[in-house]
This record gives sequence, C-alpha cells and structure tokens, in this order.
Amino acid sequence: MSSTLGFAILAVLARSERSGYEIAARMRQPVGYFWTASHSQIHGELQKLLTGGLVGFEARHGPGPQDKKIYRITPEGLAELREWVTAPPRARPERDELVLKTYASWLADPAEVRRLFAEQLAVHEARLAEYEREKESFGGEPVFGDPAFGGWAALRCGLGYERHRADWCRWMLDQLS
Amino acid sequence: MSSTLGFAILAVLARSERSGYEIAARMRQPVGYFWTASHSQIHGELQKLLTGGLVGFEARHGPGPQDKKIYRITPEGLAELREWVTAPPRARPERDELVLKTYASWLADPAEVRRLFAEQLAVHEARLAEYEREKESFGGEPVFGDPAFGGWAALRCGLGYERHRADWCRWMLDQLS
DNA sequence: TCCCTCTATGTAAGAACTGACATAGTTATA
DNA sequence: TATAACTATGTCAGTTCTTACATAGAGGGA
Repeated sequence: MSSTLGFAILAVLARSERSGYEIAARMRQPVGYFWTASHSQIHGELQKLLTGGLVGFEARHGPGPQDKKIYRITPEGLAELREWVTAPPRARPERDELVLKTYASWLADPAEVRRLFAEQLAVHEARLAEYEREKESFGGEPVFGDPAFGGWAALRCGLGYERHRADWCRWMLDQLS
Repeated sequence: MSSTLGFAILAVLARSERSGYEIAARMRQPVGYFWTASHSQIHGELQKLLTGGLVGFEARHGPGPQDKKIYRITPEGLAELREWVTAPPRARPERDELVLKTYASWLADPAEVRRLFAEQLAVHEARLAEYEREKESFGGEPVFGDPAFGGWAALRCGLGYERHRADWCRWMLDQLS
C-alpha cells in the first residue's frame, strides 16, 4: 500500500518513463494543478516504490554529476495503480485559510477586508484566463479512454473551481459596499 | 508569529472564552467546514500560544480527572489576530485526490469510474442538502460587522463549492455514458 | 570570462499532522 | 445495575511535507 504521493508518481510514469527530475517538473506544471510535490519528496518516495517493486529504473548518463535514472512503472505498479484509481478517495481535512480569515473578519477594518478580497478576485480571474488559454490549446475535446482526457477533465474542474471562487469574492465585495 | 492553526484557535477564542475540549468541538462543527484540527494538535498549540502570551487561562474544576482550563485571548493575541486577518493568505499547495484519480482514469474500467463518480455526486448532494438546511436555520442574513457574518459567508462559500463539485461530477458521468 | 539558469540527484532538520494510548469523573440509557 | 457516551487533558510514535543545504556539468548571454 502506497501513499497518495506514490500513486501520483505512478500516474505520471504510467504515461511515459521519466527521470526523477522530469517527474518533479510534471508535479509543477500539468499535475501541479491538483497534486503538488517537491523534488526531495519525490526522491524519497521513488526509493519506497523501488523497494516495493512498483517501479524500476535504468541509469543513463546525462548532464549533471550523477547518472540520470530513468524510472518506469512495473506490471505490479500498474496493477496497484489501476486498483487505486476507482477506490473511493480518502477524505482530506478541509483547510482553507481565506475562509478562516473571513470567519474572523468581523474584527477587521472593512476597507482592509475589501482590499484582501479584491486581491483574491484578481488572482482567481488571472487563473481563469490562464485556464481558458490552456483550454484553447487543447484543440478538440478528448473523450474518455484517451490519456489526454484526464488533463481535459482536470482543466474543466479547475475552471469550475476558479469561477466559483471568483463569484464568492465578488459576493463578498458586494457585501462590503 | 503563530501558525495558521494558532490563528484558527485565536479566531475561536475571540468570540468567547473556551476550554481546550470546547475548542476541539468547534474545530469539528462550525469551523471544521474550513479548518480542521484534532485535540492533540490543539493542546500543543495552546501551549505555544500560552508561552507567546497570546492566550491566558483560568482553571476551574469540572467533570474529568483534571481541572478544566478556560482559555481566553489576551490583548496581544487580539492584536496579532487582527493583523493576520487582512494579510494575504499563504498559498497552499493543491492536493485533490479525486482529480488525481481522474488524471489516471484512462487506465480503469469505465463502469468502475462511473460508480466512483456516482458515489462522489451523492456525497456532494448530501452536503448541499445539509448546507441548505443550515442556511434556513440562519433566519435573517447577517451583515458585515456582525460576528455571525463570518459563518454566513463561509456557508455561502461551501454552497458554491459543493454546487461546482456536483456539476463537475455530473459532467463526468455524462462523458462516461 | 564570468555568471546565471537548467539539468540532475540526494540529505537532513524541523514543522505539521494523524492516530493510538492513557486516565477518569459525570450523566443518561437500557 | 451495568454500560455506554460525554466531558476533560495530555503524551507519543510515526508519517507527511517544507525548506535549506550540498554537489556539479552543460549551455547561453552579457
């Protein structure tokens, strides 16, 4: 039984073999929108996956002091990943700092709260614009079964989330005027 | 400088003085919708707040083996809380297990994915119904400045989130048929 | 030529969080 | 009368995550 981070790594490796460095890059860019990990976390987790036999690697020399290790998922890793995909997700505790601040906002100067929410609205609108651009770059709409569908569905979720969040910020600003 | 958990505790104590046990209960029920903490975490954090002079306590005997400690926020604690409220929230890394599963869903049996999303939709619809009931129990709509406004705004955010999430689950089910 | 960025892998200290253990009086229910 | 649930505080081991440190070659720009 692997941690969720382990499955995140396996999900990346199921698409193509990669070095730890490349996995870390994925955990910033496409996967990073819904699962984040630093390279120090990834190196540790890869060791665990390796001892568990869920991944294997092949050393190739590239730039850098050490050899580059190209990891790939094993049949055992793929089997565990497949099983995990449709298992119910573990409930994560809610921790939303902005809502917590809102809970305590009755103590603050309304003008400062207004500034806070105006800033947050700008953040969400910027992300919304970024996601819209990425949506354009998809071209067609991938259908289920295509590996690209995962990214497409995640993007749709992100769009919905940012819209909800921006709406809530606008409602807050409305309440403050 | 306190951790976010420290400010969550201060936000509870700013409304009224409470024992550690009562703070833990709040971190389940109203605050738990946006900030969670177990009692073991709270006890540790209260010690830090105490040494920092942000809270004080008064021992009273109640049921149980030890005396009950009633904590209250100090003027220093209130000052730090006020400052924190309108400071920009620290960006938390995104970690959404369901979206991660979606990213890897191309590997799974469509029928199983459909079951997963049907289950998740039911969860979000149940929460939506729960929030709607709580909305009714509010009676009037609190305005900014009223401590009750924080809970009201948080509830509105929760409603928006659950609607977005349920919509996305419905879209996914649509894609799978 | 110098410096910065990118590629590349790793360690380690510490913070944050989880889950189990430990103890014990009061109150309501079967 | 037994027992379960609730009140009440605390410790501790282990996991997860963050941040900084450490090393070093390749390639590009000032």
